[in-house]
Amino acid sequence: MSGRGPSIEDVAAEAGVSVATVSRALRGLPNVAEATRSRVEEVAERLNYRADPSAARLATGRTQLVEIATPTVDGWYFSRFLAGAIDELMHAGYETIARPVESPEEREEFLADPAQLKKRVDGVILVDLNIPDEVATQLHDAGVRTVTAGFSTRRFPSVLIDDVRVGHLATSHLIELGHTRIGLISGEPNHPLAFSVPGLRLAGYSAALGEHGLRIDPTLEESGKFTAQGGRIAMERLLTRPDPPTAVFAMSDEMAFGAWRAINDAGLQWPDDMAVVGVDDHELAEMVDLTTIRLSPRDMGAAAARRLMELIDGVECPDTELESRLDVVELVARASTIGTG
Amino acid sequence: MSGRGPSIEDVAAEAGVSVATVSRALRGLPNVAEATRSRVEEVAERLNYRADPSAARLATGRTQLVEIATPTVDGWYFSRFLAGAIDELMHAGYETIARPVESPEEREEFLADPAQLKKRVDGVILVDLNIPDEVATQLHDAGVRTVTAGFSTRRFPSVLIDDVRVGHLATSHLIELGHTRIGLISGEPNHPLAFSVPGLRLAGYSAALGEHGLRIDPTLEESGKFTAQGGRIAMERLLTRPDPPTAVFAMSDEMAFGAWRAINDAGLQWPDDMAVVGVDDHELAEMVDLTTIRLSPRDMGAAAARRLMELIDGVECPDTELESRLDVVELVARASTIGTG
DNA sequence: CGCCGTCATGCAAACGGTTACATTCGCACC
DNA sequence: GGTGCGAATGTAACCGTTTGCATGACGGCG
Repeated sequence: MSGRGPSIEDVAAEAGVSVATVSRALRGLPNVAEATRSRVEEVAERLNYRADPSAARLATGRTQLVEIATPTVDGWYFSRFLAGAIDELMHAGYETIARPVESPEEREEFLADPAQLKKRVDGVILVDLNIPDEVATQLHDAGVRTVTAGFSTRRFPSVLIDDVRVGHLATSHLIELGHTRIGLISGEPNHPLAFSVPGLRLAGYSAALGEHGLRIDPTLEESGKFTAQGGRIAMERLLTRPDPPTAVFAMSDEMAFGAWRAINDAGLQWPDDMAVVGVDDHELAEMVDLTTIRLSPRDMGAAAARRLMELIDGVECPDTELESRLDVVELVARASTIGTG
Repeated sequence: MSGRGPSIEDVAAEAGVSVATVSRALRGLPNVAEATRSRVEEVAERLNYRADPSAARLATGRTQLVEIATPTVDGWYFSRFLAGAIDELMHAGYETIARPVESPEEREEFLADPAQLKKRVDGVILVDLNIPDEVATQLHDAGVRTVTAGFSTRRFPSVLIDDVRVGHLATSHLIELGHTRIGLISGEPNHPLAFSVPGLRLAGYSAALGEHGLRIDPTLEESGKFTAQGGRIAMERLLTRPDPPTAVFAMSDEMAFGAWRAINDAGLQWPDDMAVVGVDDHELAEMVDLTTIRLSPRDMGAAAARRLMELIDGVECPDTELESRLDVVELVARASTIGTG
């Protein structure tokens, strides 16, 4: 009922062979007579034998475990990233440990012990956790197989999207529609994890404005904390200015939803009174006709997982570039900018 | 760099004691001289020694690993459930394996091998996976510590919310506002996982109608598949009836958002033309002023995690009831039913 | 002063696999 | 008919802990 179940020795005895042969037969290794293999398999089946993963781990040093650290587990983006990665890992025989890292303190705690980490799992995916170069070096020296996503270090392969392009696409779209005063609803400027996404998107925004000879007004940037409520407040602030913008680039759809609410509350509507473009292509973006930059967090997660498995399998292509930039960024135009015409 | 690092023997040698003493000292067991303990600790620290979890698992039979199986990892509800459970487990020294189980086939695959499961992890939380009683028995007999959430079996403790009450609360609210023809946007009737939530909420809905002497019209039920798009289509169907309802109970906020869109598209608005109440209290419910039944998936996850840890620790209270029903269900009234007055 | 209980420590046997190396056997080849 | 080779199998060391039991020291008490 809660005993340990049959061991490999029981199977060996029952099948009349040695444990070594059982091990080889069951794992499909070569140099096992077909007759022996099938006999062993039959016995194992009959006894309902399963190799104990802990024992196998100890013997091989491989855990078949991967840990994924994300700022949260229940954010729109992160949960999809996780789903994509888990799917890929699962089909390759790995199990995935989900590890939320919500503050810098937790990050330190999590990364403080690379030696331990190395023993716990075969590899790690760090998502949007901007770690100092020195910590990356420690991890690397401890031999922790690592892939980063959403940021990059000098030491590990990373999976990125072109966040500068995200900002550029969104802003150019608005400029092409004739807007010249374009507001910005960005992330927490001094977010605890200080992740790089807002900075990069801001750079794209600035570049687009610059290319078209438009002046950059830093006071048109408001933080929306990447939440709907934050976006709402940010938009309220922008709307009550004496000189409000005619369009806004919100760095996430959720903030754009908040912005939508603020616009409505002011008795206005998009796109005529205020055009808005978001980022993500959240399922609900379509419901409010929000123009957005579609990302594919699932694909990112899957890509990161694949890269990590390469690393684990020891694919040491020196010519493989460290940074792989996914080309999944795409503008989805809807009525929040282009009207219903 | 990628070697195995110092073992307990190295520490023992360096500290001039036996491995047994090192093990005891480092784990804070009694009967270790204080002087010895601190010396061992100092040496371990200096050598940067960490006990290998795989070896510890093999020796103790405990993995400090818990697996949580949910229909998806990136749904609004499930990701929050996960977050709550992980948080609780993490602080108790467990790691959490996230395991999506998206189809009945995957469910079979996942549960086909209780013996294996038992060896892999210390316990399992099954969320909304309605499993046949016979499978539950197999799991139980294999000694897999299990807690179920969102459904219950005869064999394992379960964490539930009162879904009948959810339906009842939502429906009574509408009835009290004077509605007598109340539509229903429910889940997939023959969802692959056939989970029990829709049925229970339907029961609450029916009960409320019955109590007020209102007739139940089965044709007023449309499936919304628990997605926004599905909710939209469902509401479109209801609106194009010759005799549309004046109010609708949507079994999730996401479906309600879709319903909102359909109402808008028809040139109508809530609550006057159509009152709607959803379920979840999604972050965006507030943005569209949706009345809803607030659930607390995080709390559910945390509760399930705690219950599982009790089970693992062998708390065999025979008087503890198997089903613990969380009292977290609460109506949040907003303008989608009560107007802005 | 001897006896005994308590505390600190060590010894060695698990735990359940994997795998390098040795062994056996049959067979083809010269 | 030796000789050599490769395939199939066995032997046993090893992976790094935990833990039951034995041992030894020490102090109090009769």
